[in-house]
Amino acid sequence: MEQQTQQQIEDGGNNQAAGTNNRWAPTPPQLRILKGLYYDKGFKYPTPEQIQEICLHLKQYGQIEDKNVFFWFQNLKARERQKLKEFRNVPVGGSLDLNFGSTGSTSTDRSIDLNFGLRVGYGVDGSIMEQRGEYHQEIETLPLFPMHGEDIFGNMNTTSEGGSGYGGDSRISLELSLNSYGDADIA
Amino acid sequence: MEQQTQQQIEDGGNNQAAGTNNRWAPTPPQLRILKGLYYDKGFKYPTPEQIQEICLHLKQYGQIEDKNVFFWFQNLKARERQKLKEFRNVPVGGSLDLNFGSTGSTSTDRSIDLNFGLRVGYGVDGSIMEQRGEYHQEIETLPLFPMHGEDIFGNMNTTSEGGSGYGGDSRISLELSLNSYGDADIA
DNA sequence: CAAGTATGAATGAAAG
DNA sequence: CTTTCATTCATACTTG
Repeated sequence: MEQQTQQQIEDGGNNQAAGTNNRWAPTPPQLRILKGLYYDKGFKYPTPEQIQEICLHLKQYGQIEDKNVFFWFQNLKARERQKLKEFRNVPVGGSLDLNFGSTGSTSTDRSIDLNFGLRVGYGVDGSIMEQRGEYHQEIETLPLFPMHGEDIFGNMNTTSEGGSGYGGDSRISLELSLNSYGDADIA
Repeated sequence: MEQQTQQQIEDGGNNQAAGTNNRWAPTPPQLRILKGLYYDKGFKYPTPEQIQEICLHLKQYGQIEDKNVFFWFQNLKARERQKLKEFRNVPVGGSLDLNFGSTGSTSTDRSIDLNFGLRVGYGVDGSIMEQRGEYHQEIETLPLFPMHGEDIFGNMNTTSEGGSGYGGDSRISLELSLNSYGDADIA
């Protein structure tokens, strides 16, 4: 997890100057076309060849490389999926919903992509690799919040966190190690 | 560095009026809990499941969404690291070390893992999801872009685009008509 | 009111 | 594909 080795990528081709803007940003026309491909045409998995072609066309609207197109699609896919995962309980918008109990299942999600791991065929030799199913069981459910009771603290000072950072600052420590599995939580 | 107690005090229930204030701001209790998790418990990398759980509990103290929690952790981590990086100015004064004598790794092509050609095993069963037309047994300049063009107008210069600047995007506005999703952005 | 800063949000780029 | 890092934009709030 400690992969601190990122910083600024060592540009090897068209670097400009250390500190300048190296990061590609889609120009409005490029964005429009990319979105059109993704949403309108349903292009979620462009092949390398297609990436090249897309990139070629987009070059008319500004500098762009293959990897930019590649990342763009990859990021969009990843984030759409991430939303599906996180927005299991999207706010209903307007009404504050403190609905505890019942883990979602009320649908409540936009109509985004739905074809998940439908990708098969990795082995060119003919052997299809396993395709990621989705049989995830309760991963752990570690009691992040053993019980409801933050109210006892909830009335602390509000604006006095003087000093920057907390490196060394002794804050109140949450007593989160109470019962072992109790969690008479929601439900 | 100096956080001038700028957390908006007292929000309690719902500070989000439709249209006026869209940006989430943690309520004091929420902040306290988040900080407690981060600093006291060392929760720097909450999984999506944990994010959901945290969010669920924080909802008792005001509206909050999963992505708020996600961004909160993300930003805190990023900024702490950023602070540390800022500190690495070597005030040696005079002895500016421009050591380039690395072991021949000078080029360092940033060729990332462009695994473009690594997964071209599709077609073994012909179940690609590219739902454009029928199947294609030979990928070769397939008309991703139905010949028209954006190029006939915007065809200015494809290779030596001035770089990131690209000046204004005041190109033609007769692009593909395949967009119907709010590209409203940037502008 | 302008400038400065803290921070939520967005996204390109990588690493795993 | 999944998760994290890094940079940047947007905006709330503070201060001079």
